[in-house]
Amino acid sequence: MAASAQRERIYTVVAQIPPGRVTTYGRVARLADAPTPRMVGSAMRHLPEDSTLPWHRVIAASRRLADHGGAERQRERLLAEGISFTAAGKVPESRLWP
DNA sequence: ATGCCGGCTCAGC
DNA sequence: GGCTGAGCCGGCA
Repeated sequence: MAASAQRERIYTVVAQIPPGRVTTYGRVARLADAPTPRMVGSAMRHLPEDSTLPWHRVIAASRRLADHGGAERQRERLLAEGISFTAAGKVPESRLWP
């Protein structure tokens, strides 16, 4: 399979995440049949600014926001969707999208 | 074509 | 629960 096709599949999966829900890089990787979770992060990093993809709904397996430049932005977007954070900055497990 | 850098994860302390 | 090291594979310079 072509590598670019994998990114498309990743994008497709991410697009399926319903508002108010989040999922992890690992989950996306599994669903998109990506070789490794890193590819998901890589795919996200290459997203254009004007992308409508809900990248903010993808978090780390620890249920915290991944460490990247837009983490602040991501946190706000999630809050806007009604996602609550624990004192430790983690997302409740019940918010995870299967 | 080669090398270095990632929006990670898991196992082990 | 938190830190560290290693593995992993695709982009991009």
